[in-house]
Amino acid sequence: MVTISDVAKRSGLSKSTVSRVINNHPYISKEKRELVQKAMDELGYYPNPAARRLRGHLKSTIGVIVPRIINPFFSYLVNSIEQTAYQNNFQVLIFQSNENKEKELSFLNLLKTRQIDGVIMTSIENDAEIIHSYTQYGPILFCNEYLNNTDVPSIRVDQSQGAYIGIKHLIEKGHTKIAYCTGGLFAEDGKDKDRNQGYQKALNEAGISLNPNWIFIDQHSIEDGKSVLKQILTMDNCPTAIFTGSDEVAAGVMIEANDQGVPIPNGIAVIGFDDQPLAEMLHPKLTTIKQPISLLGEKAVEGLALMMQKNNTMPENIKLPVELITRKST
Amino acid sequence: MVTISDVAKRSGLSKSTVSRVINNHPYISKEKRELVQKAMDELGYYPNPAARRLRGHLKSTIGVIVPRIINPFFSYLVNSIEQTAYQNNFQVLIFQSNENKEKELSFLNLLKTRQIDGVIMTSIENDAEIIHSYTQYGPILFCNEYLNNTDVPSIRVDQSQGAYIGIKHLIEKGHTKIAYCTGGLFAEDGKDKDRNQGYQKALNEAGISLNPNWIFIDQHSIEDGKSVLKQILTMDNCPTAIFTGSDEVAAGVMIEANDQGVPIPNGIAVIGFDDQPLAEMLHPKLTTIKQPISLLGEKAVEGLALMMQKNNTMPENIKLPVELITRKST
DNA sequence: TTGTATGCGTTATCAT
DNA sequence: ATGATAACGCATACAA
Repeated sequence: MVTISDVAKRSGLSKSTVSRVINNHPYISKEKRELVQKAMDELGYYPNPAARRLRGHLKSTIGVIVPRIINPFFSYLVNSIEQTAYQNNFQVLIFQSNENKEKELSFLNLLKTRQIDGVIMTSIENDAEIIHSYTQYGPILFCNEYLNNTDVPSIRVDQSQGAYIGIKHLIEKGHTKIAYCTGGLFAEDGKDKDRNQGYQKALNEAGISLNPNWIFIDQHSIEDGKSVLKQILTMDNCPTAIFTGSDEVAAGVMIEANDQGVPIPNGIAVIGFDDQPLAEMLHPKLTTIKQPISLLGEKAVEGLALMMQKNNTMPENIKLPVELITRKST
Repeated sequence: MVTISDVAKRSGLSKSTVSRVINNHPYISKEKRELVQKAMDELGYYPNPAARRLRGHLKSTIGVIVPRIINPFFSYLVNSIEQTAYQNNFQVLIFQSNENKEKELSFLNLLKTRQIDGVIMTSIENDAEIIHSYTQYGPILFCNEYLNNTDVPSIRVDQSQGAYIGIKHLIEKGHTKIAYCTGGLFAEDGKDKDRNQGYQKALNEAGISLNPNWIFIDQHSIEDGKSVLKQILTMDNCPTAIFTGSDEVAAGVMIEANDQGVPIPNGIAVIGFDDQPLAEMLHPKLTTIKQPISLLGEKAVEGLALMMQKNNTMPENIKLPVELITRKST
């Protein structure tokens, strides 16, 4: 391995001078600078990041926690984060929490040991106090999530608005009996709560009262969606539209509807959330709420980079706008 | 930050002794060992990985190069790699080459600077000699790819067998006019070539001659699949079945067939490759070749771990078996 | 503008 | 079985 000493010898200068060239210090003569450059090129020198990190001044690795990378929403998010990180000369350490508290903590601990210099959390398993206690070891930024009563900054999508425009769209299509699926438990904090508020707001504005029988909590997968439609078909008073909260659940609903011979949108209207590629593959094509995933990833990396530069600077909390994509399922 | 010196002071022993305890050296009295343990616990001590790395003995980070993480095949593969790495106390640095030579090289360079201790390459952009030259800086393992005339080890799926059983299945269904899509260029090396061989073997065994008009190269996306079906429909002598080489391309073919009113499998039979979740969402459900993705990831991490332990030990090249999943599209 | 000396936290070598 | 010390590669305070 070629070190700074080798470069020093080769150029006939001292280690300090070489170091100054590497770090773009002022007050170096052009002459020596070129000498050093030449020696570095000839030797194929690269600074040793471990040494720099030990010395205390390297910040190059950001950690990303996702619940599961196979969820397309998160693989698109990671895609954007990785691209942006690359442009900013950061490395990305990836980590799946699998919705597991301890696994999440074990990753956060990399902050303690300085294996990562900052963390983007796209999901939250542990309690606010615990997460917050880790901010003493390095910057943490929430992406697509947030925690109340915490000064941990967050970059996210306006979920409330997303649910609002989705439900409103269904109402404008003449629906008043609207089922609602959420990934959360309807009571807790975070992004699911925001959606619930948008849902209720749209209902209120139209003077429609909420029917608790039509609320399905903790729905995530295609299988969940199938099950939702099955349950609905057994009801006496049956909703005519479903807000699914995710394209996967919507897909499940539609697949089951197909199997049961229920026409879409006339038998039942379906609206998704995300606008994944799959939305265009369903029959009929899925109306859905599009989230600006790429932008989400960019803003997250930029925000974290800011926090890593000057540890005190918190970026603004950002809420990105969503968009209704009208297709054939409503 | 609490260091080994702090622990030494607190326990009334020397740094050396503390270090020995940390590294499970023999020849330490139970008594002192417990003293050190106690001090470490009380202080909340963690060894500094940067220092260990600098000193030369930390190997904890593996790099993974994927072409694009949003491709479900690779997000499933990364999922498996991450899980296995976690179990083995490795961190995973993720990197997308975007099929770009220079980006790939920029990541391989992390091996030079010891930011990663080994690399799993799930795609190959640069020439064999270039890739090979990087093996002097650290272990490299191919996963789902390989290079001829190289001693870089490889964990992969038996692609030849995959194409073979797929084509054979179509032949058994009575088809003799079988179109063939490949992600590669039909001539080059690597996994696509293996598939081509399986394709030709199945044809040969059935005494069917290959029709060059029915070979579609460089096909990857849903859009590509749509285009393939359109082209086929314009042909005078029209194939009755398509081997697509990927579930995405198959999906494109089927979506277009639906739009054009071509029945599946009677108008045209379609077979995919991968067995992604999407295969079960299509109408009719897609017959496809299932790849053991999880196993692929596990074996890759285990193989690389072996190489990282003793730099000389090359794991065996492994070819994992594939499986035909028969559904309704054939 | 450049060089010398020191320390970051750890482990290996050499004593004891 | 334990301790003192040097060294890993780099960047900085201080000197010159």
